[in-house]
Amino acid sequence: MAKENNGKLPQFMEFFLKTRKLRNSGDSQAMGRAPCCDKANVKKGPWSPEEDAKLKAYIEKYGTGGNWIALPQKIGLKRCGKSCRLRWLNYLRSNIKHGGFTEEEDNIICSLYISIGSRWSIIAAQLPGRTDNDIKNYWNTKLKKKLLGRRKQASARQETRDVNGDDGLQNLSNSAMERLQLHMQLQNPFSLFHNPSLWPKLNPQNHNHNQDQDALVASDQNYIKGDEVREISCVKGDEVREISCVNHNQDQGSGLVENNGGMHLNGSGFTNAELDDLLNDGSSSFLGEEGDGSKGNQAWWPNEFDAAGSGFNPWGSAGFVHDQTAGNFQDYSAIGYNMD
DNA sequence: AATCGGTGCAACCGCATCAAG
DNA sequence: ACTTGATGCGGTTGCACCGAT
Repeated sequence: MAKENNGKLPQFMEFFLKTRKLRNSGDSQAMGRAPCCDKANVKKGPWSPEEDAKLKAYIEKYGTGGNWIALPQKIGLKRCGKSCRLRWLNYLRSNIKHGGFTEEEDNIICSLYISIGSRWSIIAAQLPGRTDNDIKNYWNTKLKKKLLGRRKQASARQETRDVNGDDGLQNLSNSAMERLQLHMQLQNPFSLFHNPSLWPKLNPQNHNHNQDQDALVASDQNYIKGDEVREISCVKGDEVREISCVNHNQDQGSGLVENNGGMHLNGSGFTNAELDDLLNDGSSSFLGEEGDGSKGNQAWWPNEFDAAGSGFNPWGSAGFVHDQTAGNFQDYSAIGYNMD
């Protein structure tokens, strides 16, 4: 896809000049990482049907050979290896579904986004036939807007808070802000978050992905960041999938201490009514009447945010979310969420 | 009919991580 | 232990399309 460079040199020229300069300097360190391909000689932009056919036929016959970089040369495609990989994974693979997300899939995406954030590949692993790119696009273009309410009002709210000197929240990334808002919505005492019986439940009829033999299902994915270990366990061969976020706090003195305070989403969907409420601004205890973060005169973000002062990062070490039932704060970072 | 703005989505980019030597 | 290249991932871009004006 030809990108405009906003007055800068064309990308291939930048690449040429950069590499020539560095080569001439003989400074391999300054050279940094070599590009995966010669960008001047690779085609970019939309794939033609011929290119698709070549790539698909080759991979179906020989596989990737474990080397995407070398693949385009073998096939005779003037494409970057990464581009080939992306095309295959997001489009050419068999059993890929595009569009037409079901309510159940909406539920899963929402549940997981709220609990683990923008780990699209992990979320995609819960949705057979869906790609991370598809889910990401779907979230960014549709689901997010549904859940977070009207953008204009939100930006108006942001402006108001900017005027009020709410610097702390300004430091948040968009993703963190979105999750903060979602968390706040779910922290509402009327929300399902405080009613375990309403937590995402498994409907065996809807969740038996065994039927899809080629389903891409993650199994026991663990990922570690800092001192946290999070586990996403998906049991294939069983109708129940468990997605658990468990923190194994590292005790500096005595090794690992397990903290089972993590949120378990046994299953992955809201009920239709709940989803309706969340996605369609229904009755809605989740959003204020004006969709502006307030419920009547009461802001749904806690006043304590303001009290926390500037530089307050609700997802960091001070990652608190007000726990309305306990009347105190819940440290989400301490129960295994990476709130970066 | 032309223009404009919003939306959806394919594809690219850069960084982080992994793995082999 | 370190270096280097490949892979994976999330964020972002830009084009095509469509409806409103």
